[in-house]
Amino acid sequence: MSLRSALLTLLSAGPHTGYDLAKNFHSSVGFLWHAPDSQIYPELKKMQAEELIEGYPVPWGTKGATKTEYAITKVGLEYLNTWQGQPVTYRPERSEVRLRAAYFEFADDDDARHCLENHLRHYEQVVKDIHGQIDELREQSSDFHKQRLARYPEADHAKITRFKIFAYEGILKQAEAEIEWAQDGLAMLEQLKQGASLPDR
Amino acid sequence: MSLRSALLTLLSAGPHTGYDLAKNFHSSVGFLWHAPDSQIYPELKKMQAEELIEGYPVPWGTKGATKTEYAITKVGLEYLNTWQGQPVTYRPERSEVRLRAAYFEFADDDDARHCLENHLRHYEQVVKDIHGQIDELREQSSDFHKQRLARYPEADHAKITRFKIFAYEGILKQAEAEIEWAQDGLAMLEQLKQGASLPDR
DNA sequence: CCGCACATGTAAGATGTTACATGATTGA
DNA sequence: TCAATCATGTAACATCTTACATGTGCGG
Repeated sequence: MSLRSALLTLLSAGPHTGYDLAKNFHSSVGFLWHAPDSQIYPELKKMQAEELIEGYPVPWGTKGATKTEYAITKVGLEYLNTWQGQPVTYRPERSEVRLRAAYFEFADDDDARHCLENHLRHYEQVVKDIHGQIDELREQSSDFHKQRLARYPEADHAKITRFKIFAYEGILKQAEAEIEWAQDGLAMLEQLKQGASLPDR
Repeated sequence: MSLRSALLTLLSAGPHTGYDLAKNFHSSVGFLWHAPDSQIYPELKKMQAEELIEGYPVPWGTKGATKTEYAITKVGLEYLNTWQGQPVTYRPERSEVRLRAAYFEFADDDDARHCLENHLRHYEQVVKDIHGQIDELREQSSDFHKQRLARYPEADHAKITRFKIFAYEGILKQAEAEIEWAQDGLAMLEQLKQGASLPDR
């Protein structure tokens, strides 16, 4: 049900269309909880049926066209609070890259190396992306975030921003750990290629 | 298709029953790629149909009962090699705990703290479990691993063991990053409780 | 008037979770 | 003989992925 919570957290900043929300899943929240467009629209309908949000048509363009905007309800806000009180469910590990690394004896030398080089590149990109997100928060250049802060007294702004940065810092730490791991692995492969009979550690 | 690969890596150590394999998903490989029993048996059937493995009955107990043992085929071994050559698909982030942390403003003080304390405990347990796994490999106390090594010349043993330890070290680094993050978070919450108007960082 | 952003989905299939179900064997 | 382990699943559901599908509005 995290998709639901993610949508509600976005809507707690103010009313938005499904499209607005979907866009955010390509950046901001998307770095914490990803969801494709195809999941978002149906979920919004379900949430509306359960009165966590309400949808209403707003004019779009010059002709009589409309789009649907959704706003969080009181029930929705309560949902968020309840959600925060429930224990997190830790899903068991499922790491393709780790599984591969454990069985590199089935990989050609180049494949193993490419795997780790790619891993490195991937997480270097993550680091960049997350730094970008953190900068956006610090510089208040995110419309969503500005909108959110506007709903709270000034005294709370630092705290609310801090939470988001804290979450991103978690991803950052993860990514940095992955980068270190990949580098260690590349060193290990290099050592093995020298034919050295290396110790376990 | 990682479930498939995980099963094949296990069977590459020698023939086993579905039960043997399922047990291993509760420990060893289970720390890299988890799968519940209910996924394993059907997948084995599919893999047999595709001739990646072969199943044959072996006697079980004193009466005429039998169990099915599966052995990896040449096709299965090729599959593992091909798998290692393919690019890893990086699934987009989906972290419930991170999503929560980002929106701690909806949590009661205690709920936020409990969330992070629980996070800390969870990953401390992971660290213990993984150390246990690494010790098992170092001390050669894992039957599966002994069986695996027996299929390779002595000269390769260190390397094969090294890969597995390397994979576990990755999980270890992740877990340690999570522990740091949770500790930072608890400190942050403590600071906020003091009512200090803290800086972003 | 053309292309990109805006807007809203459906549908099929793969994968994963949870709960249930059943019987044989072995060791205490 | 009783409980734990061995052995093998099914069924229902939730979730996620991938691909497809369609039309409007707006700026250059």
